[in-house]
Amino acid sequence: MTTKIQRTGRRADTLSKERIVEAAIEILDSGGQGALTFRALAARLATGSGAIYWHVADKDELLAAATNDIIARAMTEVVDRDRPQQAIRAMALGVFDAIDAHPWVGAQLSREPLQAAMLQISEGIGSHLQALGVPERAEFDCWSALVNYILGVAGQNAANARLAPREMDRTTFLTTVAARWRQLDPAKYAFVHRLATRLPGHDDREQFLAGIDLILAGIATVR
Amino acid sequence: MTTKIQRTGRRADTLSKERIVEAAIEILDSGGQGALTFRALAARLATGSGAIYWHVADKDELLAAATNDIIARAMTEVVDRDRPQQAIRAMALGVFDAIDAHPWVGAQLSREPLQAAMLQISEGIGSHLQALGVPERAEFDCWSALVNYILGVAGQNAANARLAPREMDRTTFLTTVAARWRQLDPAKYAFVHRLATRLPGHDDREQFLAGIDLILAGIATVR
DNA sequence: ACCTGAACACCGTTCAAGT
DNA sequence: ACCTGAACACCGTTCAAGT
Repeated sequence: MTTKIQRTGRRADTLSKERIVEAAIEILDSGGQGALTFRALAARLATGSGAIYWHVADKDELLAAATNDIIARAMTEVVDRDRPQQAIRAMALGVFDAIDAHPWVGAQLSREPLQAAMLQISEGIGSHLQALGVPERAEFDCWSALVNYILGVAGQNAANARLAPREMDRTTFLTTVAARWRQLDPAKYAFVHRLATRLPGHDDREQFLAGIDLILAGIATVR
Repeated sequence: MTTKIQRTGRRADTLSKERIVEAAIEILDSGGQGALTFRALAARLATGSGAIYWHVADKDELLAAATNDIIARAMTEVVDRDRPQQAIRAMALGVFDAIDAHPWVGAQLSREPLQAAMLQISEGIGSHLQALGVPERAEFDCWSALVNYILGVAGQNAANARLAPREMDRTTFLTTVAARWRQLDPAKYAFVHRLATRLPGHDDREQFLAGIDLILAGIATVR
């Protein structure tokens, strides 16, 4: 799966939660969810598997820490915009791109709710709702709609990444999926047949943004 | 959900995929994701663990089949409405309620995309978009926004169910979460602090519907 | 054709023992 | 205080052997 080249020097470095999380992210990025085991992690860090437990409670905490890391990085990189719609779009895109680069984050985000990563996203999105002129009474609903939409896309993207064969490029993959949809009974699945024609040509990122804009348009009506 | 009374006679019944899936659902409902093992399943069916593999390829297929079952049942129960908005709300609520009753389905839906369960939801939601007067060009985006929102909520609900201690009731749990949010730096997490005041009192189902309505309002603007 | 259940490979986690 | 690595309990999956 990954190249087995051992780290060169500094294996005498002290272990730390940061180093462990960093190594975990590398393993997740190159090998996916399944590749992250305490044995693989220990091997990469040139230590015993038990040593990791001195710094990290268990696998759940490790995955949460890795997820928080990626999201925190993504949110920091987002450039501030003047107009609140633009700011919300930018934050949403930041999350989208982070998950695109690290698909395993998508699966993780909808596993642990109310945690640091989710809070950062919530704050990033929510803080601009006031500026949009959303009345207090509707803030909660608008926030929830945006964040849940983002999480839904995140989860689907992660699942897609897990499903699509490595070698196959996107369009070929989507064409295959569309072909399978066309084999469904057209009487029962008329709409899915319509989707099938649009599927191969579509751009995930653009469609993601279109959804954000749709929700923003809805939010504009309660203003 | 289900009563834990052991099936009485007929354990001499032939094994079948239906019986296996049915037993799997019972285990998932009463014990959650973690409780479903091939050993537990074999014990409940009074057979060897290997026997299950004669009818089901692997655990993924089993989980997918169980998920499809629940969603198919939910979609069948939805009463048809005249007005397309009402129909979409009804379908969305059908999915929401099904996941509320079987939280593990929420986690599963965002794991396997483009499968039977997802297709049923897509068709159910999408088929009414035309009736709403959505132009063809926007159909894809509107469908995607609605379905991704539903999946996002599904995932969060599943995660919440996993997190909330059994004994604790909802309000107490949400109050605890809100209290934790209030400990965050108010300068960095001003919006989250605002959320905290609303969290304990809110109704998941109502909020879910509010999100659907928000997206429908957005969809109305592209009509 | 279908079922049984031991065996295999692998995992997260623990812990006595080391430094 | 921190690390080592064998050991434990448990899992999905396989498969020779049965009916």
